[in-house]
Amino acid sequence: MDAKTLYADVIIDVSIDKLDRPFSYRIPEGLSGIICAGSRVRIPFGKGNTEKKGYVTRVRDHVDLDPSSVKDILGIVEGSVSAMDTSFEIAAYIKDTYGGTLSQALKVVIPAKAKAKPIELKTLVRKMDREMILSLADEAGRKKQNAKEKLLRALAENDRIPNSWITGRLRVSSQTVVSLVKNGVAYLDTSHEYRKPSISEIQNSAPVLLNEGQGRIVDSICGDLDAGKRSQYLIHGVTGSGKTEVYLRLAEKVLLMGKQVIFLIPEIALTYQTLARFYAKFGDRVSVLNSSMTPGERFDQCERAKNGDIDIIIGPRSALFTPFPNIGLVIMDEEHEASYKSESTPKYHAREVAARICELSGASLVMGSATPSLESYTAARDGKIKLFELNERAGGGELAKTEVIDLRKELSAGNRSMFSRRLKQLMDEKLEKGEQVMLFLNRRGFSGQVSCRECGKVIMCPHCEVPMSLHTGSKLICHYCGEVSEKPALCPSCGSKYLAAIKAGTEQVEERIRKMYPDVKILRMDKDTTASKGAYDRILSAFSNGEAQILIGTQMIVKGHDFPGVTLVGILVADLSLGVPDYRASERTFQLIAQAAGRAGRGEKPGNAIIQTYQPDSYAIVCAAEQDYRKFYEEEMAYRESAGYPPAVHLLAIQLFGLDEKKTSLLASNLRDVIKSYGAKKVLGPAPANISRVKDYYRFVIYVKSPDITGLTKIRSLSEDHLENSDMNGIFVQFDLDPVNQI
DNA sequence: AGCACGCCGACT
DNA sequence: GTCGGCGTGCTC
Repeated sequence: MDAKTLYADVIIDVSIDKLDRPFSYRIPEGLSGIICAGSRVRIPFGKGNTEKKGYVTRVRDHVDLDPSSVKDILGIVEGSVSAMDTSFEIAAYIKDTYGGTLSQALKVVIPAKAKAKPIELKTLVRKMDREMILSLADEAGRKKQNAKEKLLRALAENDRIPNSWITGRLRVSSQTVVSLVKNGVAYLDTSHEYRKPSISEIQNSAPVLLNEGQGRIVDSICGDLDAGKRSQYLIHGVTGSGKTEVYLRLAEKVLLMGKQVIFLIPEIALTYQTLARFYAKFGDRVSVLNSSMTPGERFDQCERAKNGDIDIIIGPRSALFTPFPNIGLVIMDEEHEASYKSESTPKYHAREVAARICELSGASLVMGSATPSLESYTAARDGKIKLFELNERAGGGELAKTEVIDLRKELSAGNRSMFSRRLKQLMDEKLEKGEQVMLFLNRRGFSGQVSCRECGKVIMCPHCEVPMSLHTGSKLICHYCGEVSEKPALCPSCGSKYLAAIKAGTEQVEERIRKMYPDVKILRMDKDTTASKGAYDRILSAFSNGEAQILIGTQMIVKGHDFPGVTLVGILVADLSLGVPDYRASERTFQLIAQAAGRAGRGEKPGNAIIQTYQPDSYAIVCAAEQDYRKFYEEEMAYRESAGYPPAVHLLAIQLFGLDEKKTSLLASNLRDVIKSYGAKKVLGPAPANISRVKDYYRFVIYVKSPDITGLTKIRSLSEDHLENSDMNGIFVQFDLDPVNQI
């Protein structure tokens, strides 16, 4: 046999971002056939050929560079299954399912150290006395060794200097530190000092008694755990039914078994209330991951998890990859939330990856939601996961009394304002009684776009195919690329002076409310008012403390916050989110209305919810008003089945974007033909994306449908290979399996 | 990360 | 000149 030399692409050490790319090595004859993608290998690296460990990302029969500069793989790393190996398996799963390269997948799975060098965790400790150090500093000063002098003087004043100070404030490089250590002036203390996220106000709450429904769930899952059964569970519990208490009990149980717990929450709903309860119960065995943390801080949390310093991690999607030695339970709260799906390649869904991680590590998965995703509820219906229902509020409070108001009737009755007579009447009542009101405007897609009353022209962003939004009277802002311009005085198309914002955004709502109730304190919460760091929490806690009586906001205000003082929730135009061209429009509308309505009457006083809509007969609105999830599920699932959308089928979205519209479109058509030649039956497009241009890039989409997921992953990987061998001309391609937002 | 290379000031 | 510190850039 003619044994052609094989080469392997090896990723050295993904936690150093400078080396985060594959290096090619020759596979020695004795190892060919044994080494494959995923093998852990020993390789010589760098000038000194120091031995490093790495992962083979792929094997191929040629290299792109001079073969004489390619070194040989030393051998395979022998050893037991380490935490790193399951990480690799997860990475491989993510790559196979969602596409992208293996190093992209590894980047998701393994916490990168980013810029932080390991010495950053170290402290430089003085070994000599102050005088000695000072004289050395003088000497360094005479030699114009500025860096050394600076460091020595600092060391004379402090006997311990954290490395972050040295590289940060003193601006002295690690080289200087090394030479001081070599000369015996100081030594590096490697005892790790972790940056702990601040835990403020640990409140100790009295032990809560479980009601019958909660007790049943806890007993059932604990029974499975005791029996050594690992499984998947979905808790469908109405808002306020006490899911958090169930999570706490389960976490406690798993901790007692000596295993660790990952608690996932949607990015936006990092509710202080939930955190406080975990801290109160588990103290410093808990750690939190959040989006405002630096990569270094995140890395520290991972180290703490690896070393067994913590047992519970609470965080968004990325917390799933916390390297615990023995995961026993993954909890996914608000399982239906879109933020569980990654928006950048690889576009993985935390729910599916969590299931895989649990499978590999023998852990159980508990998901909870008041409005489960169709995916999970279908899996429960098919018996793949166990379903629990919690139909009563834990505190005994009652669900809000819900009324649907037909806005068309308001209009024909001569009411042209954005508040129906009934809503106005209830607002008067509640404000009179000193109770709180929440007004919710689902303004997705409409944020005060400006149009001409004469010719109908809408002012668009010059770089994106989206309308500009009017802010604070005269500024136009594009919410996709941030383009800012002044609102023109005359219509750029016909010269008319009747240019005005057409749709009511939260700002307009606030304006009207101020006119209606000049003495009432109002808070507004949307993308603009929460732009600064911490504004989100500030507004919510201000409202929670009763500093305002009315809270106006977008989606943000309906996610999981308890406001006991709120007795009225008004949804201004419930069908606004029904109009978007997305197969999930109904699902999202149902979820938003159901969650918004669930905000009213969380305290002792009964609540009201008013749903204003132009489409009072739409099943999403009717079912949400009745808080009837089951009915909604049946209707929506029937639609997905007849129209061929997930979860009835699987959907692969392929997005192509490029600066040249023609070339991009051409490549898209070409790709479509190639995909058809692979045997794909249902291929749609290419069509311009919903938003056909963003930041000057034209976007085209191809959809491929298939009942089984493997058919699609095969098509995706064949397409990736095809594209790798074709001239891309500056066109980018992204794959999205079962997209959460239709592109 | 670690190691070489090359620039720059100081000293025999 | 040469030595040694220290920033920069490359490593298959």
